[in-house]
Amino acid sequence: MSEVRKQDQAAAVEKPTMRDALVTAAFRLFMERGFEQTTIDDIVAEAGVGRRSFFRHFPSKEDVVFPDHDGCLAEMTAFLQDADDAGDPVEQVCDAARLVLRAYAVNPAFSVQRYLLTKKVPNLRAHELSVVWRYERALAAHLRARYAARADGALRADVIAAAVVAAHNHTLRTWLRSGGEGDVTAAVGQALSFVAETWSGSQAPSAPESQDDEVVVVVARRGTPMWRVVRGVEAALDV
Amino acid sequence: MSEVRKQDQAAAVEKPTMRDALVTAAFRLFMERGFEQTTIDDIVAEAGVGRRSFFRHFPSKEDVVFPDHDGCLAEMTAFLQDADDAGDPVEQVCDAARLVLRAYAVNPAFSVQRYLLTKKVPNLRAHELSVVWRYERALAAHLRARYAARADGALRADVIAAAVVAAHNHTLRTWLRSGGEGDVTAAVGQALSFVAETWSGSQAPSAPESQDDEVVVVVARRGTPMWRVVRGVEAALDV
DNA sequence: TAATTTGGGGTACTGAGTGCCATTGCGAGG
DNA sequence: CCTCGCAATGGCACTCAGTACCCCAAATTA
Repeated sequence: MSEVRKQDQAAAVEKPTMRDALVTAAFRLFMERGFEQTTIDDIVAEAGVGRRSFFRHFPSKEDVVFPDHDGCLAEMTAFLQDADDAGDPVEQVCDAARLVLRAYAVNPAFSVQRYLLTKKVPNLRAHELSVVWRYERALAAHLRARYAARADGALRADVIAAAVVAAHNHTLRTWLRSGGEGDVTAAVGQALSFVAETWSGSQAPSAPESQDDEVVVVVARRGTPMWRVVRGVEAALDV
Repeated sequence: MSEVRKQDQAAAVEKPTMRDALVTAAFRLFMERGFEQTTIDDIVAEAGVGRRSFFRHFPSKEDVVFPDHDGCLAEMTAFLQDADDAGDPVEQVCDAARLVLRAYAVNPAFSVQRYLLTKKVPNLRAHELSVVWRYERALAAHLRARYAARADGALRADVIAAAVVAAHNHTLRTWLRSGGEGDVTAAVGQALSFVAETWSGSQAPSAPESQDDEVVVVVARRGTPMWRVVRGVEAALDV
């Protein structure tokens, strides 16, 4: 009942049993019959709690898939606030990104399950974008403050933040796609150094990578210029 | 019944009056009493159509705020597909971003209204992220094909695509915040050149064989809305 | 004129999310 | 021991987004 309190850095009040029970029950049902095929009533029945209690712990059905992103975001923000004003801001946001990575790497099985869900549920993908967007804004805000003296500081901050997030997510997704095998930390480190060295100092990037061949199925309306709709798809597919 | 096909680049069946009436009615009510305070019934009552017809043209309440993003995405993808394989890929995706900018600049008043809505409605902000994500994936897919020969091609593609989108959005938002004053095209051009100059010129051409190893199947019923096509495709692709 | 196709309307249903209130568990003070 | 908060939870009832199903009208075709 009381040994559940571990990650005290989450800066959130611990709801020892109920919250975890809901997450566990939700994931079991989501993996078993799919996200959209699972109702809130199914989850609360599986967890043995009342329906109203679900929304007391999670604002929406999607949020149960990202149960600790609030804590992680708070952790990242605190880290950036404590960052040395004399240090390299690009390196600092890269370290902040590594902090997020650690949250994923702590529980690979959970992260892979979540990846499989978000990959094929549009609702969850959209929700994940919102989550990632908050991280990116936090990084951009830090860079913006550090680049306040530059004329193009705000633009530079937004671009670097986006690049850091993209490099982080690219490597993370590759790792998740592999099922959580190998050393993510090292891979993300290489990817981040590729970004960091673009704006910080010397050069020497290059990370091993293999492109994946995919089968494309295009659905379009009869009588429409086919070549147009056909292109409109491969944009949407490449995850 | 046959002179209706005008803007063939939209690759969508023309719904002359009804669709536009719904968009106009929706925006009037959204600006007047807010997005969440407006129900679908309010919109269809204002437009003088049946409730069921709303969902025949828009998959969700949020989509009415981005009525032409499907056509714009198709246009951008077509542009990238027609791009010269010998040209600089970074410049090409920058031009593609300029294409999207043009869609915003065509109707500044509408774009500013939409910006004011998405700025303060979390639901709309999340939906906009999904829209932007599709553009970014289209750019990344093009870069990925062009960088197929590189070892770190996929990472580089994702990072550059994210940077281009960030630069585009940064400038666009600044312009929208100003109420649509000034020359966006020039401002975005500067921002994009900032990105292009950091990554351009270091490309390794070496033709990636082709993308013809993809299987393409086109099936649909006549009159299917564009969003339904796109969604059906994404479902079939597990994107 | 009857059958079919196409676009739109109407009704009823599912399910997410919310507000309100009753209940239960628990510590403090009488 | 009782009871007064007090916080957490459960139990409804409600709104509204989104969907399935059926109907209707106009246009087309046999």
